[in-house]
Order: sequence, then C-alpha cells, then structure tokens
Amino acid sequence: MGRGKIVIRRIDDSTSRQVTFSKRRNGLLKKAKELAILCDAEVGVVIFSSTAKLYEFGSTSMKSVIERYKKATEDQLQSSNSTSEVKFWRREVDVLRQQLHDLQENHRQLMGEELSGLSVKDLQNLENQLEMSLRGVRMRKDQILISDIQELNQKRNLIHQENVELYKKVNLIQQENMALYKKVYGTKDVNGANSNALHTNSLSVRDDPHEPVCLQLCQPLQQNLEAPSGVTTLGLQLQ
Amino acid sequence: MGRGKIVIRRIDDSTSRQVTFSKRRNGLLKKAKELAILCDAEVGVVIFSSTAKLYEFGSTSMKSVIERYKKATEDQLQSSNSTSEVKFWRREVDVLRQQLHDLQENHRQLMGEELSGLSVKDLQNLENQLEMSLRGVRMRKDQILISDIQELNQKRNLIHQENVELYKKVNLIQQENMALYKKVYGTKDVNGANSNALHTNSLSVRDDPHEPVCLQLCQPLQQNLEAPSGVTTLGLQLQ
DNA sequence: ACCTATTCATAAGA
DNA sequence: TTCTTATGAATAGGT
Repeated sequence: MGRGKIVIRRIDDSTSRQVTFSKRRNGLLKKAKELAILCDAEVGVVIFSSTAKLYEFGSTSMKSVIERYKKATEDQLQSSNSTSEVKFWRREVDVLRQQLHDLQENHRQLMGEELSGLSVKDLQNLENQLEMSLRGVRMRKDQILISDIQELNQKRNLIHQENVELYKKVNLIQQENMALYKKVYGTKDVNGANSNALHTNSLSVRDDPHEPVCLQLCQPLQQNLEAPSGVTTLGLQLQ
Repeated sequence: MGRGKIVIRRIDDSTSRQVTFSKRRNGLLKKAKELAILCDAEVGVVIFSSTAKLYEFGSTSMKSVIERYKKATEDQLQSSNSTSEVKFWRREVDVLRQQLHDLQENHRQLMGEELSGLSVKDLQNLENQLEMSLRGVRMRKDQILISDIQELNQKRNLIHQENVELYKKVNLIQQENMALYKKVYGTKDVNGANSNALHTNSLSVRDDPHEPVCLQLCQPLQQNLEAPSGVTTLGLQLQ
C-alpha cells in the first residue's frame, strides 16, 4: 500500500528503514489492539528496533501474556520443576479465568448482546429476568424518590411552623413598637407614615397565616434545606 | 478495509468473530514478519484466541524474544525463581478475583439485586440499560419466531401443492375406476353403491380445491415438518 | 510531519 | 473454510 509496490527485503537505506519502521510499527500495534478488541483475544507484541529500542503492546499485560505463553508451550518438562504451591496457584488462576469468562458471557446477554445462539426459550427466560430486574430497579428508584419527598415535606413543615412562630413574634414586636410610637409621638400622629407598613403585615398574617407565608417562603427551601440560618435571613428581610 | 467501515468493538456474533479472527490474525502475523524483515527488527507476536488457542510469530525465536524483553524491562521475574513465580501467580489470582468481584457486583445489579448504595441517577442508568437489553432480546426473539413462521408457511405451501396434485391423481384414477366398473358390471348398476363416494370426492376438489384440503391436512404439518413421508401417509388416508 | 497515489487488507456475501 | 469483490486502510515515495 503505497506509491509503489515493494519487495519484502531488508531496507538498505537506514533513513527510510527508520521511517518505514515507525510507520509499520504503529500499524502493527494498532492492528494488534484491534484484533484483541474485535475478537476478544489475548495478544502480545514485542518489537525491538534495529537500534535496540523496545516497543510493546499487551492486550492484558505483557507479563500475563508471556506467562500464559510459557504455560501453553511448556507441557513437557517444566511440570517436574514446579513446586506444588505454584501448581496450586496456577490451577486457581485457571478456575478464576473460567469463571470470569462464563460470567462475562452471561453479563453480555443481560446487556442484550451476543444473543445469537440462544433459543426462543432462552430468550424468553432472559426477557423474564430482565423484566424482573427492571421492576426491582424501578421499585427501588420510586422508594428512594418517595422517601426523599417525605423528608422534604417534613422539613418544609418544620420550617413552615418556624415561620408562623416568627410571624407571631414579628406581630408582637410591631404592636409593642406601635405602643412605644404612641407614647413618644402621641395618639394624633398614629395614622401617619408608619401605619401602612404595620397594617398590611399584621392583617395578612391574621386573615390567612398559611398561604401567603408558604408562597413567600417555601420556594427557596429546596435549595436551603441544610441551612436553618436561611430562615433567619428571610425573617430579617421582612423587617 | 472491507465492504463497510466497522467500529473497533468486540464482535458479538461468534461466527463472524471467528472469521474476522482468522483473517486478522493472519494479517497481523504477516505484518509482523514484514516489519522484522524490512526494518531488521526483532519481533515477537503471541495471540490467544477467545477459545484459548495459541498462535505466534517470532522473528528469531519466541524464547529469545521473551528473554530479550525481560532483560530490557529489567524484570527479575525468572521462571526458575520459584518464589517470584509464586508471587506472580498470587498477584494474578488477586487481579482475577478483583475483576470477578466487580463483574459479579455489576451482574447482580443487572439482575435487580443489591440495589442499595445506588443513587437515583445510577438507578436511572440501570433502568435505561435494562430497557435497551429488553428491546434487544425481544427483537431477537421476534426475529426468530417470524423466520420460523415463514419457514413453516413455505413448507405448508409446498405440501399443499403436493396435495392438490394428489387429489387430481385420485380423481383421474377414480374416473378410470368408474369406466372399468361400467365395463365389468354394465351401465345400469353405475348409480349404485360406488357413486356416492366418487361424487363427493371429485366435487369437493373441483368446487374449492383449496380450503378443504388445507383444513384437513395442514394442521398436522407442524409435527411432521422433517418427514416428507408424512405426505404419502396422509394421501393414503384419503383413500 | 504532512500529502496522496497506490497497493493492501479485509468486511460482507456466496 | 475458501473464494470473490467492493471498499476502507495502510503506506511508499515525495515535499
């Protein structure tokens, strides 16, 4: 693949050998990676350049690949060499690999992949299992959402009561304030500048102490659930 | 490079995964060989298929490549050193156990178990995944069922046509029979015992050769799909 | 490093 | 598995 066909033979010119090495090395490593991914294979590639520089790819780890390679090629003489402990751990590895492999297959089917090879009956079972799982997951989700909502409602109620108390206090203080005002300025001037503000507040609490309070104060609760000081701030804003 | 572009992702269908593995394995080994020759490099490639079969290429010898690799990575892990080998396999076991553990956890969640500890967002993702899986499974199931039905219909049609042909034959033979009957017993006795059976059969085929045949014969086909001799049997039952 | 004309590898289908 | 073929990828030779 290139401008011209080439013969597979050592490239004499060291520069173009180096260039070709770079390109083809990358190509080889990429292909190795793709093979490992596409075909679920364990692949190891080791490359030493003519300048003795090392390049490598291992789909798992080079160590693992090499050990597996040794094991696969050493059925003959090495077994006498191995201690029983090594044998034990190797067997353990084999068992675990098998388990992992089986579980992965199962897992893929649960993910809706790798369905070819399953009979209609298998698919029906899988479908039932997935439906059950889905029910479980949705139930759990609803549970969490409902309890979250309940918790929010409780906090809302607590804070609302606190607000009602604060309103009462505000009214009391305002009445006290009004009394002091009268004492200081006499009864004539009571209907002057101050009375407007005082009236609207005290009346709205008496007429319907719930709705206006709620509308005015409950909305920010969702952002300030963990900050009771927010209530104080809101109370202060009223004055 | 191929009839279509592909994404680098594990191939689900095991047959095409196997085919691709064959092709790309050969490609990779060829490229490794070419790189070694063209660029004067020492190259080693080890491939384990998903069925644990080993394929390899070493520009010198695998052993030499591995030894050089170990030297280059300053790895003290020599297979002769049993202590470090034991350590290696233990580590391998640890890694596999961890992988297995993680996968099992994931698996349980896909089975709708062990859902505590998941946030609402996690649950939402899980729910989406399960819905996707379910769609995939149902699609696959429907696919199979539909193609089964098509196959059955084709066989049904074939057998039905065969039956029509057999009916025609029966009629011909009966007419022949009737002619012979006349010759043997004379024309007076023709309207006697035999004519009833002959009439009903020949008429029903001429009036509506499709429906009665189908209703009478198609039902048992589903059990006798693989037995063409069943057709003969059915045909004989008519006489 | 970048550019393309070319060759090569391979996906899909038989 | 092997063959074929259309097509996308890799890369040889230049800049």
